Amino acid sequence: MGRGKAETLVAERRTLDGVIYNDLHDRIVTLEYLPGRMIFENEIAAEFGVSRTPVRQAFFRLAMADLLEVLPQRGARVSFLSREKVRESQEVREALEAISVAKAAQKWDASSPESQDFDAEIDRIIAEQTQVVDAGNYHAFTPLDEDYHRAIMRFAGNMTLHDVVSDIRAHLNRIRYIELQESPQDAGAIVYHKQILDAVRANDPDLARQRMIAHLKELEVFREEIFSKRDDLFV
Amino acid sequence: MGRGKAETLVAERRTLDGVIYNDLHDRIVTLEYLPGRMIFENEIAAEFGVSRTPVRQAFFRLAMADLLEVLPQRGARVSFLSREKVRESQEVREALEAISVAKAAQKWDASSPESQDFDAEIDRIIAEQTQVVDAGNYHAFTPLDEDYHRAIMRFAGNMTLHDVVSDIRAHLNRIRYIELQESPQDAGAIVYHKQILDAVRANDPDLARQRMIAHLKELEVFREEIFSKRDDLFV
DNA sequence: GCTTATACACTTGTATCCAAGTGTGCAACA
DNA sequence: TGTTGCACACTTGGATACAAGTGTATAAGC
Repeated sequence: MGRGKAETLVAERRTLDGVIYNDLHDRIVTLEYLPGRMIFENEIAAEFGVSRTPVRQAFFRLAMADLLEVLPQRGARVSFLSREKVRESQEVREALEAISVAKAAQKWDASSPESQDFDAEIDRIIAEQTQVVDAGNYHAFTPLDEDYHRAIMRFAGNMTLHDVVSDIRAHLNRIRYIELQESPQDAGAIVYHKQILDAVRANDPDLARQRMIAHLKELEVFREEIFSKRDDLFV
Repeated sequence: MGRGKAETLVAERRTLDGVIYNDLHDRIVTLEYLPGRMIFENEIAAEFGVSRTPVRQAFFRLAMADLLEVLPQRGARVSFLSREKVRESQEVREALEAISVAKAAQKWDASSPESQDFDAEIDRIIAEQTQVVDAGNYHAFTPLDEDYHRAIMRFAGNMTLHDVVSDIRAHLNRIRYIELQESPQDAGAIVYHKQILDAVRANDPDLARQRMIAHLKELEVFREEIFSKRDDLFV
């Protein structure tokens, strides 16, 4: 599950299939590989200068994440988006982000070192977000958004939850990247990020949950428009 | 994700790694393979009479599900249980089962064919559960419990949610199997199952959610006891 | 006896090889 | 012209071969 990001200190195990998986994952989510495109083990193996074996592993993982469809003896197809999958993913994400932020708000204690660490980290993340949005560097926002939500889950003390959301997000991020092509605008998210944080610091789980849900629902505003405008990308 | 169970009609694609994965998955969850046990690709390959290739795939999937730890050049270790992992899994499961049953309760409409189908299926499942518990066949209950929860999620219209819970459940089921060794008792679950269903049929999402959470929390009652009694199985 | 160097058996990571299934295009034929 | 049969190029599934890392037991040296 998840790409793991491998934030480990030393002795990071770097296997070829991991490298290839991360790379292909990005290509699919950022729409460099469009839905429906066929890719082949030989092709990718040649590109990376490796044998088919690690490529096979990577394909396998991508298939499990529903980003690739392996058609036996025919090749692998980058999976299409679907309204259903997007709706289901959104529902799952909302439920998990909601309990995550509620637990964070419940746990918050300005005098505890753990809260202070969280405080420093989340402020740093928001500062970076502000910076890239000001600079109009919209492509850099998505990873920072992930950092924000991960920081909350870590503070809430449930990384299993993060791993699950991380997998789910891939399908929502693909939509996100379509939107960015159409009309880039992320400034609004930062406002929500700050408001959510205020609720956490006020030890108000219900308000935090409420604002988190509102934040996530904001992402749905343009979706119907995307569905019809880019229906070539959907099943 | 998940084992997928492959309930497809015809042309079921049955690859070797899938067979091996399912088998090993069961062995680990049912504690036939105890936490800490080392297993090796060669060993399993010989047992199934296949090469290391499909076994590797299966190991890989198990590692992603956090059921196996692959130690480079040393072998693979069946992962230990941990209080943390169990707690986190429980939290995730509660959140997802809660929205699942709430959506089901919201959707319920006695006059719709879909509701009637669901009705028939869920009654059949509960009848089977009653039967195996009456017969004292405790080992057969867990899969039927999974059927119950899956049926609700299917009716709620979110199988992504089911796939996620399915992965998460493995870690909770391992604890469950320990409990079954200590003191088998599942009759209580059926009562909850019926009460939850009543709330769904009453179109009462909040009550359904509440009862589902109570049902799931019931599973936690003996857990501390298990932790201390079988601490050889935990990290 | 105790420490240290080292050979070796055993593991996984990767590459290569063989088997079997799929779709396409061309040729034979009605 | 339209249809059918079939060879072939290309794909993935699985088996085998090779490379490289790890832990242990043994032997050498003090």
